[in-house]
Amino acid sequence: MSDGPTITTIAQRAGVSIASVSRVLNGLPTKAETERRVMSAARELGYVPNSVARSLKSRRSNQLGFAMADIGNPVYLAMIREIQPVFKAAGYRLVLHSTNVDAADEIDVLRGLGERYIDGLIMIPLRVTDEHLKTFASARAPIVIIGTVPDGTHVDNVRADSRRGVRLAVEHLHGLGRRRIGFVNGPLDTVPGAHRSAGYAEALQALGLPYDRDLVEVGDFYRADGGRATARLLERAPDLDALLCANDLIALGALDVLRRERRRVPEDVAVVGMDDTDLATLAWPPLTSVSLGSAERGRAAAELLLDRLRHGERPPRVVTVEPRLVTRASTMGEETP
Amino acid sequence: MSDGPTITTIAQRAGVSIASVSRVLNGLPTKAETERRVMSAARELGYVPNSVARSLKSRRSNQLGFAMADIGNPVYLAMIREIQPVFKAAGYRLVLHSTNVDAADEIDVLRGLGERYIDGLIMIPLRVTDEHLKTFASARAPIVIIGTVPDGTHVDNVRADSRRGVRLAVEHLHGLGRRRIGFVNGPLDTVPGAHRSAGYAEALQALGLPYDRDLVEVGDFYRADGGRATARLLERAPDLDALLCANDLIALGALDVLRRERRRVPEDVAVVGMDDTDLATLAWPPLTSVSLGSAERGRAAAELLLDRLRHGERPPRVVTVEPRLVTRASTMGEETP
DNA sequence: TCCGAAATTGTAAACGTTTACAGAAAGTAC
DNA sequence: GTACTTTCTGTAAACGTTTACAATTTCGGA
Repeated sequence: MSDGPTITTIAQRAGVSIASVSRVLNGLPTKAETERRVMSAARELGYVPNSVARSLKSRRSNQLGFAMADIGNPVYLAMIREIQPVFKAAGYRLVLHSTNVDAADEIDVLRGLGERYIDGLIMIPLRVTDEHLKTFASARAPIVIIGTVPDGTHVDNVRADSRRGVRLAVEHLHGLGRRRIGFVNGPLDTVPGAHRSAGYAEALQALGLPYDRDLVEVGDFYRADGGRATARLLERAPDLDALLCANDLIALGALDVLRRERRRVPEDVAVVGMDDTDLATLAWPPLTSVSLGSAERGRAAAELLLDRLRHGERPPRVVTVEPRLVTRASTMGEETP
Repeated sequence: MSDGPTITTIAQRAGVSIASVSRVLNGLPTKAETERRVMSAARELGYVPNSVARSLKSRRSNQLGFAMADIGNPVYLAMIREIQPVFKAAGYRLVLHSTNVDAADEIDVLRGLGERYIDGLIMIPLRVTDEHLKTFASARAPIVIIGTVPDGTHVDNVRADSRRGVRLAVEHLHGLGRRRIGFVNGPLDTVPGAHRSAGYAEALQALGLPYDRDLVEVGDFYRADGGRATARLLERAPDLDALLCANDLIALGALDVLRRERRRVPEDVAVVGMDDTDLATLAWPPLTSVSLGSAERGRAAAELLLDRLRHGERPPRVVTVEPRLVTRASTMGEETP
């Protein structure tokens, strides 16, 4: 654990200058004899180049960041699983930031770009404040945002069309003959919460169904909250025959409560989740869920970031991933692959 | 995205030397007037200190690494969730390495310690080779290994007592009157695979049950493999009345197959998983599982690492986390909290 | 007003690399 | 052997900090 050898150590042992050592190690042309001596000195000393010094000189850290609210959320996990190998293949390490659903924390991470320890960042802000927008603009390194930002924001952006996703779900339920479709949403001041809310209203209207406030309940994006919200909803609207949940975790909470209340799924109440995480296949009954393409969004974000790093200035891009309904037993009574 | 200001820029604008700027920014004693001018120059310029330069000087990167086989595994996820906040609170960033179950990749990460981009590392090697042991010894920064290493290895180590964990499970099943207890294990050349295998044999012997090779099957540590292995087992030993699975993913695969084969759980076959991940509560029926304290192990590892960073040389420690059986409907027919 | 001590500041070196530039060595052609 | 070109090497500066040390300023007391 003593201080490791540096190019100076190698230079001394090989009897050459540090410049020559550096050139040999970087594969620049050198006399065969010099190369031989440097290489063997390096090997004998167990030399490993100091990446910090290298970064200082090259102004590149070879690290990229990923910032999300909470690593526990399977959606983010699915993204990391896509992002990590893409970064790795491009020679970047992954620095993870969990911001605990804290906007100030997010701003900190953005500011941190100035510290130059990462060359770029993928971020999923739950809420997008003015402060966020300002910081995007003045950021000192490329950023890709996953999640819809206001049109015209000067930043690479990957979006899920969750409004359309909600529509797919509502149409599916309507097609199955359900008319009293409850909706358990997440907080309305979050980006996904707001979009899903809008999508729900739109879908009802398109289908000619009335918007009944008693059929809508809001909680947090977690299982326990989902359960509590569902319980409230069942009390207010005992006649509901379907439940659309703003994500899979909420849907699991809903399933817990429906089971406790002895309502059969899907016979009495059909349930649809969103995100189509691994949880959907684990739930019982397996959960029909709207895939918002988490994996694709992760990959797209990683590739946008790498592209931006390679090609510098170019107008920001917006990639929208199309939603897809994956039907399973929680609405169809029988699993379809 | 232009080059940001440095202390030199600030020094010019404030009309002082870079040393003074540095002192002000680090809170060393300075004349009030100087401090005022430096601070306002820094604020106006939007100065953010360059952490790479700082690291070069201080020889500390303020980053710590976590290396595991595959981020998708919920056990590792549970660990990350504990590790990340502990690191963050201590002022360290988290660098994630997913080694794809590849020993060479793991060695690479260990070698990477020499690059000095992390000040320490927590690693979960699936297999511990001689190469690993050699690299532990010559590592240029502190390491904590999660997973049992040979006694006497000079490295901080956090262990789960999975042998005892397996015993708990077998005794539980035996106590329920099951006598034909199948065992779906992971690869025997992995650390957990080997220990679980030993534990299974021990437990049978302690209970006076015969070891029947037909009751043991090996696959990989994933859901699909678990399913396939279970199918093979059912064919060879159709009379088995219990199934012990080496982790929860395998157990989920087993539940899939048992359902397909119309065997009731737990009436016909009682099923036990290991690791007690979130999956256990999601499965249907909810899965009895042996908790190997993933969260505790993660936290313990993080604290060992921080302690080592703070106190330098001290004999390596071994922390062993006790297993705990969490019974649920897959063995008891009814959930107990 | 001056002296010495204390407080503050500036200069310069260092951390470990990469790289522009100039100088040395080697090779070529006569 | 000389002159010229080509190839290789070493010196030194730079990246953005921190910090030892010396130089300067400030201040209290006479």
